[in-house]
Amino acid sequence: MTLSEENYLKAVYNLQKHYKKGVPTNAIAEEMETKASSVSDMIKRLAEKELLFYKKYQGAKLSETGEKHAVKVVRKHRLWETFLVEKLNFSWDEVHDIAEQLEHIESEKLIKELDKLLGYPKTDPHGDPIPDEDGNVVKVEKRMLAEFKKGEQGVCVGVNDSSSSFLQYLDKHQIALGKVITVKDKEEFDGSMQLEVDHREFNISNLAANNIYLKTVNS
Amino acid sequence: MTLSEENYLKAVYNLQKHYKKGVPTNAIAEEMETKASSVSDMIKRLAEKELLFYKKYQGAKLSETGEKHAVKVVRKHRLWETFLVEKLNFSWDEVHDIAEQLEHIESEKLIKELDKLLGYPKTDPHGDPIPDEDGNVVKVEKRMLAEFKKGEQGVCVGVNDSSSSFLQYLDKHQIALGKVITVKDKEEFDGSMQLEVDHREFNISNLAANNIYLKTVNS
DNA sequence: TTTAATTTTTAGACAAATCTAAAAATTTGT
DNA sequence: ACAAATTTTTAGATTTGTCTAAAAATTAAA
Repeated sequence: MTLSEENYLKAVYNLQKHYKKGVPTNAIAEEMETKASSVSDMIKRLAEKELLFYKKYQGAKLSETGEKHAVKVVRKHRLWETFLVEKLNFSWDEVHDIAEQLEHIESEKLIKELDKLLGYPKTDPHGDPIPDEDGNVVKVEKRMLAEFKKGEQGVCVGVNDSSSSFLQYLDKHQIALGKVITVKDKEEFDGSMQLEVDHREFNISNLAANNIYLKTVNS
Repeated sequence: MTLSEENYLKAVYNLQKHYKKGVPTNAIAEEMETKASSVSDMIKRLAEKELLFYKKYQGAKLSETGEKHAVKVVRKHRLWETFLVEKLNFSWDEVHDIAEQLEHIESEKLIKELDKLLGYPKTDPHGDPIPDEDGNVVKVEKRMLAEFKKGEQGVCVGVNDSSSSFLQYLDKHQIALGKVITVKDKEEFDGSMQLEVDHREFNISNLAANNIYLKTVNS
């Protein structure tokens, strides 16, 4: 399996969540920042190797083998991202490009030991689930912070309001993409919440909580 | 800089210790497990990029730029090897192939942080020196264990006698390539030595000490 | 439904890295 | 020193992955 093939598999894997039938050539081309003609060539080759199914003009769909391989790459990517943040003092937004390189390193033992070193994490710093050794991927849900119950925890993955006043508000409370947020308490009558971020506690309004999205692992 | 170019630079770097003039095409071919014709092509290309000097039939010699780059790769290789042994429970003889892959990952910060995580090690698990950030490489010396003084420490890098009886003797004392050996005491009259290996102490004869080679960093 | 717009594929070219086989240069041995 | 052996280079072919430009198929629109 070449580096390039692996990248195509990963691209199809990431895209086929959004395309129920087959993933269009152009979608892959955009994801990979390449030309449709190159994609056409490559998926034809991957189809010959039976890593995906492909009929002309019908897009691509991973085979079982292909999906298995793609999941392995995703597992490696997310473990490396976690390593970079947890052990090497990277912030969540610096790790993607490096993990993109590291995900292609071949060694079963390396990944097993890395997993162990990190304490078998369930999600990466962006809140995405880390597939286990057998390729099982836990589903993650993206929900509004306002819908969280007391005690629940999630990773910030987006905001609804991008006004600078709101972003400054987030900044003040050190809420940012990738931050782990825990709901310590929730007020019934106005929906305001007591949160914990980075070992600090503070209160936010229901309006604010309606503009923040968190990812959680379904347990 | 492509992966392949980087590998050639490293090969020339490793070989030019043994060739005072230029490194012969065949030597590079052997080191890289490739054909002389491929080497010929590649060093011509590297010479065009001014990473090395090359005159037909005269072999290759790294330029300053080329050497700088090669040293960086070596630094990465040795830091990764150390990481694998120190943090991921690899043994000294399992790490080379993986480090061979990891050494090509591009990220200044990654290497800086890795170095920090490992506590700025001076040598890798094989006793080879890790170049510092500016490319300075400490010299290492290979000496007979028998020449060591009390208190000195080194890494086992070879033996003189390959008879199975001697190898079994080494095995019994858990002396192996890559093992760190400390001289706890040395007997004047017969040259026998009290050693420490893996937190265990034991005594060996002068004859044995004359058949074991260790690497040390010159301080 | 027939034309227009879009998407996808094909054809042909190119660069990187490699190989085999043959030619050229160098080194060695007598 | 000159033939033989060795080393190195060249020439030509191959594979992988990419591109541009043009053709073909599909989808959308009037």
